[in-house]
Parts: sequence; C-alpha cells; structure tokens
Amino acid sequence: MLQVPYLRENTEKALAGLAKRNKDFSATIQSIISVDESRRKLQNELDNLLAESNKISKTIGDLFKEGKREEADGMKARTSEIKEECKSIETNLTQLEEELKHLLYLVPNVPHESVVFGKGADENEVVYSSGETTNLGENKLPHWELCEKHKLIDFELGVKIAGAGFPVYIGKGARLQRALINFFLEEAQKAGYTEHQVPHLVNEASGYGTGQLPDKEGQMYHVGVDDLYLIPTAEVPLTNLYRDVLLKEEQLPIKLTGYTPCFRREAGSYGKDVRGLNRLHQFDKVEIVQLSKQEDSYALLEEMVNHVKGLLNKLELPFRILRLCGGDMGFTSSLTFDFEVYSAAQERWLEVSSTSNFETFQANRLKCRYKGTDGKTQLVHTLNGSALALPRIVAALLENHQDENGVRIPQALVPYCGFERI
RNA sequence: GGAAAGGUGGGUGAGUGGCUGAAACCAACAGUUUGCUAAACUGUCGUACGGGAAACUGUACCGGGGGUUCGAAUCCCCCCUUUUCCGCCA
Repeated sequence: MLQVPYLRENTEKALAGLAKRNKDFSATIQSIISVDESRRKLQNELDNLLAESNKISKTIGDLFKEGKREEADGMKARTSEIKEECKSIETNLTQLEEELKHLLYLVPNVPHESVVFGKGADENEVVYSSGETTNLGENKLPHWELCEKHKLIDFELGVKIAGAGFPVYIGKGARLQRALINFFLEEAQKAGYTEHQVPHLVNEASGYGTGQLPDKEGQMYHVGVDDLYLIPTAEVPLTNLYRDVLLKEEQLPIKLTGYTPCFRREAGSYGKDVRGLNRLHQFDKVEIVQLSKQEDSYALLEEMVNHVKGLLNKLELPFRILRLCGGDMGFTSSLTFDFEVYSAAQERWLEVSSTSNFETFQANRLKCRYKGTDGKTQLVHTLNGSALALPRIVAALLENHQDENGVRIPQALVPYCGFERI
C-alpha cells in the first residue's frame, strides 16, 4: 500500500498518476489524508495522557519507598481518571486506524511515468517484437489435439481426479515439464538468482504482505481447517521471506528464484480462453524476485526483462513484449511488462510472463527496509517476474514446433529433456 | 495428538512488580595508540509513530493478543512457536 506521508506531500502527483488507471481516487485520498490527520491528533492526546500517567506512577513508587503511603494513595485517583480517558481515546484511535487501513487498501500503486493512460488490454503498448510469427499452413493442430495425439497430457483424467483445470501430464509430456522447470531454474541460477524451495501454503500475514489479500481473496484456494492459502505464485512465499526484515544496504540487491506449482481458482473464466493449457487451476512456474535499493530498481527491471527475453529466444518462440497501460496493470504494480508468445495454431498471443516493479508498494506492507550507509532507513523496492510459467510455453512449443513428423524440441532444451522429438 | 520446559536487543545471556529500553560479554562502527597488523584503551551501538528548524523530546514495543495493578519483561488467561519425551507416520 501507499505511504500516507507520500500521499499527503504529493497529492497532486499521486492523483495524476493514478488517473492513468482510468479511475478517480481523489475522494479516497482526501479521506485518507483527513482520517490520518485525526488519527495523529488523537495519538498525540493519548501520548500526553500516558506521559502524565507515567510520571504519576513514578512519583507513587518514590513515595512508597519513602514510606509515605497515604500521600501515594491520594495520587491514585488521578491515574484512574486518566485511565478512563485513555480507554475512550484508544477505542476511537483503533477505529480510525482500521478506517485508514481500509482506505489505503482501496488505492492501487501509482503507475510509473512511462505508463500510458488506458482503459484495458487493448491499449497496452507493444515495446518489442521478436520478429516473424510462425506460419504453419494447413495441417496445423492446436496444442490440445497434439497432446491427445502424442499422449502428452490427459485433461479428462485430471477431471476425474480433481476437476477441470488440473491436467495429468504423461510420459514425454511429464518429462517436458520437468525439463522446462530445470532449464528455467538453471538459467536463473546462472543469472545470479539463489534457488529456494518454499512452502506451497502460506498464512494470512503472507497473503497481506504481497497484496493478494484482501484484494484477490477469491482467487486463492483457502484451506479452512488450518487457515492457510495455496499459493497463486511463488512470489508470495519468496517475497515474504523478507517480511519484517531490516536489511543492510550492502546486502542489496537480493535475487531469489524458485519453482512452485501455482494454484488459482480463476472464478468466472470460460470459453476458448480456458481450452487446453490456456488457463489452469494448477500450473508450474519458476519465479524470479528481486529486492533492491530504490535508485536501482528500474535498471534491475530491465535486467529481468532481458533475462526472460533470453529464455524465449532459447526456446525459439516468437514473442512480443507489452508495456501495460494504466487500466490493465495489476493493483500493486508501478510498471509491468507482459510477455506474450504466439500460439501458431490458435493464432493468438498468450501471456507467459509478467515482470513488474512494485517500488515500495509491497515493501510498505511487508515492512522490508534497508539501512543506508548514511544510517537512514528506507523501504526496499520489490520486483518480480515469471521466468517462466509452463503451460502456455508448452502450448506454444507444441504448436510452433510441430511438423509432419511430430514436434521438434528446441536445441537448448534437449539436454534437459533427453529426447529431440515428440 | 499427549506431557514438560523455554521464547529478552545482531549474537550469548542477566533480570520475578517501580531505580529496566533493559546488566554483562561478544560482534559491529568511530577514535586513540602503531611503520603495518594484532592487542589495549575510549566512545557509539534497537525499531516504529508523533512533536521540533535543530539540539532534543513524548509514546509504544522483552514471541503475538487480552487481563490484573497507580505501575508489568516480571503476575494471570488465550494463541503462535522452539526443544525434549511419548504416540502416530512418508
């Protein structure tokens, strides 16, 4: 969430930025500023009362030691009075704090200056294109048919075991999955990211830390008995490793990677969007995360974008990079680049990675700060990106690399697969 | 799942109702000394929120939450967690 002092001191700037999201936040921000002002005023009153009470208590203690019991007893009345006052102030204060928190949860991150105004996905800007898209001619098959033909994935079987959106990978299909995971992890490690194996279930605090809660509550699977959430992305556990942590400047940037399955309820999805591997309830993904100094984060974002670019090139897939417009950007993000691969048989673009800079928006909730060499403490910037999500990569690999004899495995992947063709 | 004992600052660890935001030691940082290093000595050494131009100052925080009390790291209750023992088990 945004920081109140920032909103107070840069109201116009924040509003101008937020306007790019095609929504008006001026009323909310006005409320935030005024609620916070009342909050501070009350806090001050409370502090003063407590200070008085502390002083009296100390005096009472001294009097007891001197044996002046009655005098001490006489002073107790005032502290009781103060206590009553404090109680009512505290009630109001808690209420204001809650109100403030709720208001802050309503405001998304302020878009970066390079982000354009836009109402939705149609207005995203293509900032890079890898070139020609594959042209397959007449006999091309969509990936779900290729999967069936080559017995790579059984969607029906998954329905029996769990439900729609939980595919079963079989034989070379399963090995391809494993190969991709290893390939992505290996590439991330070469790029300086430290591999982590993290829990696939997280507690509520972690959900709030990265902003999935309260915003996207309905998107996550919730295990009621134990009050845990299945992770929708490794971003959640990875970033939360640094919740409530005070770092030293020289530790930054911190570069993390991890493979996890991701679980998403995807309520409300339907139609051709969800056919085959296009949208699943469970899928595999390798995530990269960085924590950085404020002044470095945009250079690091570019570095991450280049990393993902490299992966797609090695997989020999046609792709493009979009800079999301204000209206299509995620709640917590300040700047997001989406990567889309071309699905040659479906003749459409599929999102395979979303790489973002969250600036201090997550760090503020996470309370992840660093102490500079000047001794000043400030919030880190957090960044993350998919590098990469498997299902649509698999879809694109199968579709783009199909020929009369089956499917060709790109050279870079062969050592990980152990086979060259499907 | 059952039982017992714990959880204090970066670390070790003292503290059982007021003199404790917290001893001592270690680590870290700055300085003195030194040809350099080491050692020794001196000093600094938590976080958050608020007030102040600043020096500084108020409040809160000893796993988390609540309670008792004029006053809680210290007493009581609930939760989380660690260790050990038992049970179960990949």
